[in-house]
Amino acid sequence: MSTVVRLSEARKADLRCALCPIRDRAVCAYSGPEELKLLEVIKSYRTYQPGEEIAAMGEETAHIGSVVQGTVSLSRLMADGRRQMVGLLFPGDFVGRIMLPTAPYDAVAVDEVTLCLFERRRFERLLAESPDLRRRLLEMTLDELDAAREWMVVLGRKTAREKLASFLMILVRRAAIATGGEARDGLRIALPLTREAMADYLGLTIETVSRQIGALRRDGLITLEDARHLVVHSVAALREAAGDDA
Amino acid sequence: MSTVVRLSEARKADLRCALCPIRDRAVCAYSGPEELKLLEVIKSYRTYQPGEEIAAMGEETAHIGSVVQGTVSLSRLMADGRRQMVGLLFPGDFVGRIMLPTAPYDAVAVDEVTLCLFERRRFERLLAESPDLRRRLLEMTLDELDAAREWMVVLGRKTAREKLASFLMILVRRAAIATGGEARDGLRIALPLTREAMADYLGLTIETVSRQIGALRRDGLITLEDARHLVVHSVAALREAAGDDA
DNA sequence: CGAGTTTTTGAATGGTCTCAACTGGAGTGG
DNA sequence: CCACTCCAGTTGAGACCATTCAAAAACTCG
Repeated sequence: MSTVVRLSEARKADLRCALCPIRDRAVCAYSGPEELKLLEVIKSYRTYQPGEEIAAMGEETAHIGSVVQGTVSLSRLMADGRRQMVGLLFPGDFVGRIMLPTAPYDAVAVDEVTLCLFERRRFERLLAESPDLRRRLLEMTLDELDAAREWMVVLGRKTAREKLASFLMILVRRAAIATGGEARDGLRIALPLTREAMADYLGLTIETVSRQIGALRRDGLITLEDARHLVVHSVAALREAAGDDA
Repeated sequence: MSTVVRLSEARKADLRCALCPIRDRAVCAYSGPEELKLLEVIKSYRTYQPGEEIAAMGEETAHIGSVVQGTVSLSRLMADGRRQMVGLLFPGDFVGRIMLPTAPYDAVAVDEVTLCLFERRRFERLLAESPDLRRRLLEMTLDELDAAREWMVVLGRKTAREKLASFLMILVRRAAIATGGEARDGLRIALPLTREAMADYLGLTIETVSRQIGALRRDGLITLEDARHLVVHSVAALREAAGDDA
């Protein structure tokens, strides 16, 4: 989050908060028109290329903000090179740690990412005065905590096959929400992550990820169009394979 | 959290908020004297025996509150009996999910636990009016999120030996804070968890937990007084064994 | 087309789990 | 006081699942 590229006024007008695609889910979801105006003044957009670093663990971050488009990974790197992903942020999710000057993990753009950024200082000042922002931020943080704990079950107790199925189920749920409804069989899914990123997310090696995708394919649960696109034939069977029955 | 045992007025007086042992770290840490009075009126204490259920996943919780004394485990149970602990709460930590009617995981008293409880409705009403409570709660939730993510690295990427050492390091840090300073070699530590609970926390089996404790003992890092008490000979060596170097 | 990267596949190793038996301490009752 | 049970923890042997190392295949991009 070093330099912030400011868009032209024309482009900026296109991105009025009222027209924002994540208006209803981002930190600003509960903000009224007056607050939106304040946010509109201090916000700026920046686009990151796939693999580009958004924030590095331990370093100061001058900006925080929302994912408008794309996927952001949060991960931690061990001294010997082992990496564990600890979060995957989608449009609407909040990037950056409030109340701490430095980033607690590495944030990297998985695909092309657009962020709606606020200068940390200014945002925290606004936060101090806005119950709506605070309420939404608390809500989002609690949801993220639940998601993190849900994932701890996957990492600690599930088999490689269950891990893969669990990951695919996350994508299925997201795709279902995006297409506005129920998760239907025959759904086509784009994998935003490389095999390596999936391995880092699931606590596996790339080889095991590859093998388990192959196994799910051989068992008829999915079909691969190419390495990054697949079709889910039975959502029920995939959920079953994921090991949870809720 | 079904029925709440109200203490006698005499006992209650002993537990005035101003004298509370977790006054400086709990949700009420930033609350001024007026707010403390409000909290004092609606709070109640309850003690749980080791192994006693505090809240069950999926069920409504009428009360939420702070751990005053003891250790609380948060865990999730899979359909086939596999269990993963997703949090370990110590004095000062907050128990219960705000903004949701039902508990997202099982909460169990590990040892004898005393909670300072508030009726959920009343507390949330107070929360809506108190910036101090909200600020502290957000801060605590963010810290818990960081801790959960830290633990994801342990679950996803560490070996059994590293997992054990990581767990012991958590206890060492806590003990160091309690005795008010640096983590010194020769520190004596009480294990609040059974082998089974440790296994559920670490994503291992009890046998592996037992074997790894044995290995750390054989390697001279620790000495066992009995199954639940040990002495750490070299904190540096233990940290090394945990696989992190910060 | 050719170089580099990502993904898949194969074979062997090894760490953790499973199943089973044993140990030791706490509590109980004759 | 001793025999007994019960439970938590330990120890052992073998199986299995995921990893490691190695190589081939598929894809991307100049």
